[in-house]
Amino acid sequence: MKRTVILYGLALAVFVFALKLLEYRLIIRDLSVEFYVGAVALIFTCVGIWAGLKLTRKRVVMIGPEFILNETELYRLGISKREHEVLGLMAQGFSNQQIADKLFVSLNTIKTHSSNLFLKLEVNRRTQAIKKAKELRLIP
Amino acid sequence: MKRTVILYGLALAVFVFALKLLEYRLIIRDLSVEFYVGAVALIFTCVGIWAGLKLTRKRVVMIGPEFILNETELYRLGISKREHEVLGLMAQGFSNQQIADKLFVSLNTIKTHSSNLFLKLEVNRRTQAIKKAKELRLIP
DNA sequence: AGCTAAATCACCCTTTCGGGTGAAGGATTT
DNA sequence: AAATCCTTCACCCGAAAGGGTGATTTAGCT
Repeated sequence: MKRTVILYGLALAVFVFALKLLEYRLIIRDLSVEFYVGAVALIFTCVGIWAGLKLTRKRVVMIGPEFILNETELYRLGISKREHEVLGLMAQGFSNQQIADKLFVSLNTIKTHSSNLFLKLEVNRRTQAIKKAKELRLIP
Repeated sequence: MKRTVILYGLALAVFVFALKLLEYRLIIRDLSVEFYVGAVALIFTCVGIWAGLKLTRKRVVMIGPEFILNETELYRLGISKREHEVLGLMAQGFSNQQIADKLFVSLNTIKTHSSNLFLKLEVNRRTQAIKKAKELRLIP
């Protein structure tokens, strides 16, 4: 941002200086004011377009595959770390047994976690849990 | 696009005219060339920023919650209309029984559809099917 | 030290899913 | 007419998921 402003100022200064040079060196050619103004307008329109895009390009990049965890909702629903972890693995299509293996705990433990999750998310199927969790931005 | 160019040209013309007026009316005040140039540069930088944003704003809006069905992939995998329909309802968290009720067919029919879907999507759990279908943009 | 929440596991039982096979009717294509 | 695909349905069986209850251990907080 600051860089852009500084660059802009510099460009303007350089251009004015160049104009002055032109004015003194090519004084014979009586270039009209219209010409100067037109040239400056054209060039700085380009500068403006460039600057505008430069300043907004980041926004375009920002939109897209960006995920910000909704910790507020996570806290509001009282979902614990472990439950959140299980939820994430669920959403990746793993079975309870696979999740148990991944987390080095028993199948029953995962069943307990998932049951509690369903209670807290107010659903009764894992597909619904995944859908709701995504809507609430609890998982990517 | 054309409008933008025309507007730009008009703005330039108007500005040059305004300058001329200034030049003749306020001839007493010896406004320096630097001032003119600076003013023109500033104003047309703004015009440039405006034009640049105008021309690219649509792109930014386009990105976002837009879903374009990937019919190519749908065809490549040989997924039928009915199967696609079932897939969509699955992703919304419905059980096979609920889907059967919604489509006025028997549970067995839905089971057949889902089995065929899993074969075509090369998965063996509905959660995986949903995940893959979303990745392939078969469903929103 | 005592309380509480989280995490762990177990057992029970029911429902839902998934896999396999077979088959009938309809539409489309060859 | 035959072949092919889609849709529909049925039955069987085993695996996975869901629901309920209870219990133990650990960690953090007061």
